[in-house]
Amino acid sequence: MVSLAVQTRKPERYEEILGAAAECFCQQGFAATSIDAVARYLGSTKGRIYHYFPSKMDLFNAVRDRGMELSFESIRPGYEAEASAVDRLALMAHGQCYAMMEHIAYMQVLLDGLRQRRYGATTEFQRKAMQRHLEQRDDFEARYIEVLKAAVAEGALRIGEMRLVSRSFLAAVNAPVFWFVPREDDDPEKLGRFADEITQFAMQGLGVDWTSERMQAMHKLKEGAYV
Amino acid sequence: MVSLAVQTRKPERYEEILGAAAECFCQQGFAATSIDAVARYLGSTKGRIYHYFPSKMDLFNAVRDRGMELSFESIRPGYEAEASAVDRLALMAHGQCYAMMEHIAYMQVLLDGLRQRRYGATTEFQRKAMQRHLEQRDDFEARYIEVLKAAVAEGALRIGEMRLVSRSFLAAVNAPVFWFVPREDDDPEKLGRFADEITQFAMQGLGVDWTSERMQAMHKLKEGAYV
DNA sequence: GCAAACATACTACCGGGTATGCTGTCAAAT
DNA sequence: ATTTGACAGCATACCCGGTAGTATGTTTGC
Repeated sequence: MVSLAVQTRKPERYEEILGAAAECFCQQGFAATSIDAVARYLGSTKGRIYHYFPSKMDLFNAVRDRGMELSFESIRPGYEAEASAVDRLALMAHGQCYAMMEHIAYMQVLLDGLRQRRYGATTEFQRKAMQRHLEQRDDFEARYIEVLKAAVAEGALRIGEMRLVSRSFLAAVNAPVFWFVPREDDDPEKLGRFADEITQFAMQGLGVDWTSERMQAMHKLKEGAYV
Repeated sequence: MVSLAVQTRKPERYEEILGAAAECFCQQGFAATSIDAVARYLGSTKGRIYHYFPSKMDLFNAVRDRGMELSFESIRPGYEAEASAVDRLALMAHGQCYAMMEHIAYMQVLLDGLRQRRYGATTEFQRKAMQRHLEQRDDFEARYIEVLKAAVAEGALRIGEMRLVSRSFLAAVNAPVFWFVPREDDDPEKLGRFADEITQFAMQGLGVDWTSERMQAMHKLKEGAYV
């Protein structure tokens, strides 16, 4: 955990470090990324980073937590929408898939964070942070499972083992984290089409006949949700 | 690349090291795993490992290559089966999904290997090894795309952007690498049921109406392919 | 003038790699 | 059959570069 005092004193400087760390961590992973490398990326030196973050692990945790926040934000419109469970699910998938590409660096760090589960003890404080993060992951998956169950209750789809299906679903939605590379000509429309295609695959995977009409209805719902 | 002479002189000792390395690398990743840690896992010291592998990177490459071999093996029955493209595809997915759980350690290492793409230069020889590996990955995906196109040609399914669909498909099939943890009571039937469920999700994602009859037909085909 | 916001200099340690030492085995020489 | 030496198969000891973390300047804004 980072001292909130330091974090809010100069928010933009803090954010700059966080972004640079995300960029570095996502390329080489936590272990292979040195604090000096992050500092070089910033055109600075270690001193600056250690002024905001007490340790490398804390820096990583901050990046990871930010990634989690972005993830939750991405599914919120769908999760909170007042619509059928199937439409909510699709909107969640679409939002998360889009965020996967928009915030690719943070999402790749989030992926790397999975490994640290067995990273041994470190401090008691660190262990708490890890446990908190694991709970967040569970909460995240629980939201999908909640809406999935609602969809089943609505008779919109039939599912075998819930855990297996939800994880297959999430894997498909998360997939861009592996292959997406940002380009100059990335525009929201293009990313949107990517997300559309993947959402369709995921929804069909559930056994839903995801027609283009339903896709359009989902997009309408999305516009409405943001108002 | 590892000298074949050393590898074949004492195959079982070589394999033991390879397995231990897979086990260690898959938990902490390449960078965070020390050669000493692998040696400790073996109840030995560095000397033994460096007697078989010239460097840490070579050890990792050997594990990764083995993982690739296992992957190719896992989809071969489906890829080479004489059946409809859709059935072949399902059999490929099922085989790979099963291998994902059976050889979880090697597969997690394979996942970690993705990151090393931008790992900088190292030696010219290492760069060759990396390029060879990337070509293998492309070949692997190409096999799926080939059968996918055949399925489209057969009129069995309709697909939007091929790359997006193939990667969503693969992501769903690969998903167990993230959540599967081996247990004492793991039996082939259990893993088979997991693979069944995931295969169904993936096939449905393609828009195929994957009935239990087709699933059974696929299993029949699998038995036949092994004879 | 004083503290925040850094940069610089330094320490301690870990881990990859190497050089060297030790032991059992096996095959050829006697 | 015994000797011997040569090499595989490791273990031990050591070197050294890189890195996390710290301690101490230095500058800039208020």
